[in-house]
Amino acid sequence: MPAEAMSVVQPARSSTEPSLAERVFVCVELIPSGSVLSYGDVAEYIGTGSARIVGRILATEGYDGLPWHRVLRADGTCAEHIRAEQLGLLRAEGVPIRGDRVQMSTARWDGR
DNA sequence: AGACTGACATAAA
DNA sequence: GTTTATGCCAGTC
Repeated sequence: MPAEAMSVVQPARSSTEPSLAERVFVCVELIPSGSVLSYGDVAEYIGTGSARIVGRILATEGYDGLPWHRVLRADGTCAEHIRAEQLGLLRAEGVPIRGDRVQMSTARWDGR
Protein backbone atom coordinates (compact mmCIF):
# COMPACT_ATOMS: atom_id res chain seq x y z
CA MET A 1 0.00 0.00 0.00
CA PRO A 2 1.52 3.35 -1.08
CA ALA A 3 2.05 5.78 1.76
CA GLU A 4 -0.06 8.49 0.15
CA ALA A 5 -2.94 6.10 -0.02
CA MET A 6 -2.86 5.25 3.65
CA SER A 7 -4.26 8.63 4.61
CA VAL A 8 -7.28 7.86 2.51
CA VAL A 9 -7.62 4.25 3.50
CA GLN A 10 -6.89 4.73 7.19
CA PRO A 11 -9.95 6.62 8.43
CA ALA A 12 -11.54 4.57 11.17
CA ARG A 13 -12.68 8.03 12.26
CA SER A 14 -16.40 8.02 12.83
CA SER A 15 -17.56 5.97 15.78
CA THR A 16 -20.69 5.33 13.78
CA GLU A 17 -19.45 3.99 10.43
CA PRO A 18 -15.78 3.46 9.58
CA SER A 19 -17.07 1.22 6.79
CA LEU A 20 -14.71 -1.42 5.54
CA ALA A 21 -16.38 -1.14 2.16
CA GLU A 22 -14.94 2.29 1.44
CA ARG A 23 -11.47 1.17 2.39
CA VAL A 24 -11.83 -1.82 0.09
CA PHE A 25 -12.86 0.40 -2.81
CA VAL A 26 -9.96 2.77 -2.36
CA CYS A 27 -7.47 -0.06 -2.14
CA VAL A 28 -8.80 -1.79 -5.24
CA GLU A 29 -8.74 1.46 -7.21
CA LEU A 30 -5.03 1.74 -6.51
CA ILE A 31 -4.12 -1.53 -8.15
CA PRO A 32 -2.27 -0.65 -11.35
CA SER A 33 -3.27 -2.14 -14.68
CA GLY A 34 -1.37 -5.33 -15.32
CA SER A 35 -1.16 -6.24 -11.62
CA VAL A 36 -3.46 -8.10 -9.25
CA LEU A 37 -4.04 -8.66 -5.53
CA SER A 38 -5.63 -11.56 -3.69
CA TYR A 39 -8.65 -10.99 -1.46
CA GLY A 40 -6.40 -11.71 1.48
CA ASP A 41 -3.90 -9.09 0.34
CA VAL A 42 -6.61 -6.45 0.22
CA ALA A 43 -7.84 -7.52 3.63
CA GLU A 44 -4.37 -7.13 5.04
CA TYR A 45 -3.88 -3.71 3.47
CA ILE A 46 -7.09 -2.29 4.83
CA GLY A 47 -6.56 -3.76 8.26
CA THR A 48 -9.04 -6.59 8.60
CA GLY A 49 -8.01 -10.15 9.03
CA SER A 50 -10.58 -11.80 6.86
CA ALA A 51 -10.44 -12.17 3.10
CA ARG A 52 -14.03 -13.35 2.93
CA ILE A 53 -15.23 -9.92 3.94
CA VAL A 54 -13.54 -8.41 0.91
CA GLY A 55 -15.29 -10.83 -1.40
CA ARG A 56 -18.61 -10.18 0.27
CA ILE A 57 -18.21 -6.43 -0.11
CA LEU A 58 -17.34 -6.63 -3.78
CA ALA A 59 -20.25 -8.99 -4.33
CA THR A 60 -22.80 -6.71 -2.71
CA GLU A 61 -21.48 -3.16 -3.03
CA GLY A 62 -19.33 -3.38 -6.12
CA TYR A 63 -19.86 -0.56 -8.58
CA ASP A 64 -18.80 -0.02 -12.18
CA GLY A 65 -15.57 1.82 -12.62
CA LEU A 66 -14.02 -0.29 -9.90
CA PRO A 67 -11.34 -2.62 -11.28
CA TRP A 68 -12.74 -5.61 -9.39
CA HIS A 69 -11.18 -7.99 -11.90
CA ARG A 70 -7.75 -7.26 -10.45
CA VAL A 71 -8.73 -9.04 -7.24
CA LEU A 72 -8.79 -12.82 -7.16
CA ARG A 73 -7.93 -15.83 -5.02
CA ALA A 74 -4.48 -16.33 -3.57
CA ASP A 75 -3.80 -19.33 -5.78
CA GLY A 76 -4.61 -17.42 -8.95
CA THR A 77 -8.01 -18.97 -9.64
CA CYS A 78 -11.24 -16.98 -9.64
CA ALA A 79 -14.80 -17.61 -8.56
CA GLU A 80 -16.83 -19.60 -11.04
CA HIS A 81 -19.54 -17.06 -11.89
CA ILE A 82 -17.08 -14.40 -13.03
CA ARG A 83 -14.18 -16.54 -14.22
CA ALA A 84 -14.60 -16.01 -17.97
CA GLU A 85 -14.91 -12.23 -17.93
CA GLN A 86 -12.24 -11.77 -15.28
CA LEU A 87 -9.64 -13.79 -17.14
CA GLY A 88 -10.50 -11.97 -20.35
CA LEU A 89 -10.01 -8.54 -18.79
CA LEU A 90 -6.78 -9.55 -17.12
CA ARG A 91 -5.39 -11.08 -20.27
CA ALA A 92 -6.18 -7.82 -22.07
CA GLU A 93 -4.08 -5.96 -19.50
CA GLY A 94 -1.13 -8.23 -20.05
CA VAL A 95 -1.39 -10.17 -16.81
CA PRO A 96 0.51 -13.47 -17.06
CA ILE A 97 -1.98 -16.32 -17.24
CA ARG A 98 -1.22 -20.02 -17.36
CA GLY A 99 -4.19 -22.07 -18.47
CA ASP A 100 -7.17 -20.91 -16.41
CA ARG A 101 -5.24 -19.30 -13.59
CA VAL A 102 -3.17 -16.19 -13.07
CA GLN A 103 0.49 -16.59 -12.21
CA MET A 104 0.39 -14.80 -8.86
CA SER A 105 4.12 -15.06 -8.35
CA THR A 106 4.71 -12.49 -11.08
CA ALA A 107 1.37 -10.68 -11.37
CA ARG A 108 0.86 -9.87 -7.70
CA TRP A 109 1.11 -6.14 -6.94
CA ASP A 110 3.97 -5.42 -4.56
CA GLY A 111 2.46 -2.13 -3.40
CA ARG A 112 4.56 0.08 -5.63
C1' DA B 1 -28.91 -11.59 20.65
C1' DG B 2 -27.74 -15.63 17.84
C1' DA B 3 -27.44 -18.32 13.66
C1' DC B 4 -26.17 -18.38 8.95
C1' DT B 5 -23.49 -16.96 5.01
C1' DG B 6 -19.71 -16.40 1.73
C1' DA B 7 -16.15 -13.14 -5.31
C1' DC B 8 -11.49 -16.71 0.90
C1' DA B 9 -6.96 -19.12 2.91
C1' DT B 10 -4.33 -22.92 4.26
C1' DA B 11 -2.97 -27.31 5.71
C1' DA B 12 -3.43 -32.04 5.09
C1' DA B 13 -4.45 -36.08 2.53
C1' DG C 1 -0.60 -31.63 -9.60
C1' DT C 2 -5.64 -32.40 -7.05
C1' DT C 3 -9.65 -32.48 -3.52
C1' DT C 4 -11.39 -32.05 1.45
C1' DA C 5 -11.77 -30.21 5.93
C1' DT C 6 -11.41 -26.32 9.10
C1' DG C 7 -10.88 -21.65 10.41
C1' DC C 8 -12.29 -17.14 9.44
C1' DC C 9 -15.15 -12.71 10.75
C1' DA C 10 -18.13 -8.75 9.34
C1' DG C 11 -22.58 -8.44 7.40
C1' DT C 12 -27.20 -9.87 7.03
C1' DC C 13 -31.49 -11.98 8.57
